Amino acid sequence: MTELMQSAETVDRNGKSGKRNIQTWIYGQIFGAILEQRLAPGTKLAEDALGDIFGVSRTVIRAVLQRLSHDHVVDIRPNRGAVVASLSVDEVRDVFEARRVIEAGVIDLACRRCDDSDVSALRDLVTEEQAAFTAGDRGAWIRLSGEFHLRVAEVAGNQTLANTLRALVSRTSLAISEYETPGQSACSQPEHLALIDAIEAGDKALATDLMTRHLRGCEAVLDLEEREAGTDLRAVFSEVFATRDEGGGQPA
Amino acid sequence: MTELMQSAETVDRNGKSGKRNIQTWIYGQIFGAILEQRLAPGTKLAEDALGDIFGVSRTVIRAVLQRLSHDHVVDIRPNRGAVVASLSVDEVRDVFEARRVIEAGVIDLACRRCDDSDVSALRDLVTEEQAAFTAGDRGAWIRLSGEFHLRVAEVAGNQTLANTLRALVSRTSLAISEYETPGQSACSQPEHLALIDAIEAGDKALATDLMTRHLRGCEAVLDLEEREAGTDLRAVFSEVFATRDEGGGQPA
DNA sequence: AAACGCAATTATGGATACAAATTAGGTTAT
DNA sequence: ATAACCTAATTTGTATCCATAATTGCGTTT
Repeated sequence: MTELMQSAETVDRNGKSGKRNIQTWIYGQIFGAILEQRLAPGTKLAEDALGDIFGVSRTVIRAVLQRLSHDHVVDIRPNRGAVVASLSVDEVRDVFEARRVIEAGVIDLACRRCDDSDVSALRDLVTEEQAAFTAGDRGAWIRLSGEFHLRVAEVAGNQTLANTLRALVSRTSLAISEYETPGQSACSQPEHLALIDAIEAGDKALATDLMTRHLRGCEAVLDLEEREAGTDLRAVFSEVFATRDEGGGQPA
Repeated sequence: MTELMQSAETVDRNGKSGKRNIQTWIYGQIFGAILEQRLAPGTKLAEDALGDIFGVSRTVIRAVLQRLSHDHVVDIRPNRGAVVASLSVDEVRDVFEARRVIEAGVIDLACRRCDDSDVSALRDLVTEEQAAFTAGDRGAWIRLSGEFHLRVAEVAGNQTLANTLRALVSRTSLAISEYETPGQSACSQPEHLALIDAIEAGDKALATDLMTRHLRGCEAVLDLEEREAGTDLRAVFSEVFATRDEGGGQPA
C-alpha cells in the first residue's frame, strides 16, 4: 500500500508533460490499487488522507472519488465519506449475468473482425497472464485476466461496448476479492486459449458457447451461497440464540 | 430553456426534505434538458452561468458536469470547459450495435421474468408515449420512448444491465438530436406494442428478433451517410477548390 | 454498574479566493 | 489593408476556508 506514497510531482507518469491532468493519474492509481486488491472492499477512503498522500488538496481527491463512485468501485455515502465498494451477492450475480450478455455479443463481433495480429496479441497477453500466475503475483494475474476480456472487446472494434465491459470487469475483480474460495483459484489461461482458437477459426457458435461457460465457471468458483447467509446478521447469530439456554454460545 | 430558472431552494423536488442532495437534483435537471433536446449538442455549459441559474457555487456545478461527462452526455475539454456532447457517426453506430447486443439479452431475460403487472405497466407507458406523440410534444416523446426500453430492462430484473442501458439510451437521444431526418419521425409505438405481446407470450426468439429489427429501424431512420461526409471539412470544400479557376465558388 | 444523553472532535459538503490558461480584441508594423 | 503580435478579460483548475452533519468519548443519572 505504500507504493502510493510517491510524490505526484516527482513521477513522470506520462512521458509527455510533467503535470498533465494530475486528476486522471490519481484516478488511475487508486483504481489500479483497488483492482489489484491492495485496497480491500470496505476500506475507508478519507479525503484528507488521500490528499496528503498524493500532495494535492481535497478538491482533486473529491473529483477522483466521484469518478470512481460512478464506476461503482467506490461507494460514497452522503455525509459519511467514501469506501471501497462492497458488492452484495445479488450484485455479483447481476454483474456476471450482464457479462454473459455483453461478452457473448462481443465475441461474436470479434470472430468477424479479428485479423492475425489481433490473435497473436491475444496469445501474448495470455502468456503474460500465465507468467504472473506462475510467479504467484495474484494482483497482476487478476488484472491481466480481466485485461484479456477487454482486449477481446477491442478486437470487436466497438469502443462503447469496450467501455461498458471495462466497468463490469473491474467490478468482477471486486467480487473475486470478496467472495473467492480460499483454495480454489480458477486458472483461466487454458480457457482463454481455447477462446482465442475459436475466434481465430471464426466459429461464432463455439466461441460464444465457450465464453458463456467460461463466465459461468468463474462465477461458480465464488462461494456466493455461504456468504449470502453471512450478510444477514440476524441469521449469523440465530444459532447462538437458539442454544443459549443450554450455555452453548456463552463465554466463560 | 427558461424552465431551468426555478430557484433550487423554492422547489420541493423530493417530497421528503427541502435540500437533500442538491447535486443530484441539478444533475437530473441538466440530464433531462439534454435528453429532451432543450439543450442541443455543442452547447457550451459554462460553470459560472449554471451556478447562477441554479443558485449554487461552481463547486456543485463542476461535480455535476463531471458526472454528466462520465455518462458521455457532456464533453469536458481540459481548460476549455464543458459542452453538450456531439456523437460522431462511428459513435452512433457503436451505440446502436451495443444496444442490439444488450437489449437482445435484456428482452430474453424479460420474457422469462415478467408477470402480468409488468405487462400492463409497459402497456400504460406506451399509451403515454402515444399521447405525447399525438400532442406533438417531441421532447416528452423521445424521453418516453427511451423510458420504455429502460422499463423492459427493469422487468428483466438486472440492475447492472439496466444502468448500462440507461447510459446508452441517453446517448441515443443525443444521436437522434443530431442526425434525425427532418421529415421522418419514426413512430415506434406499434413496434413497442408488438414487443410487449412477444414478452407476454414468452416467445424469446420472436421477442429478440423484434427488438433487433426495431433498433435497426431506429438507426436506419437517421441520415448517417450524408452527414458522414459532412464532418470531413476537406471533402466539403473539395468541389470549391476543383472549380475555383472557373470562378465557380467565388463571392461577388 | 450500566445506560442514556450531551459535548467535543473529526470529516464531509459547499463557497470563496487565487493562480493558470485560453480566447478575444486591439494595436502596430509591414 | 492585412496579418501578426501583444495585452486584457473571461474561464477553468486548484487551494483554502466556513458550515453542517456524524462519530466518539466522557460525564451524569438512575
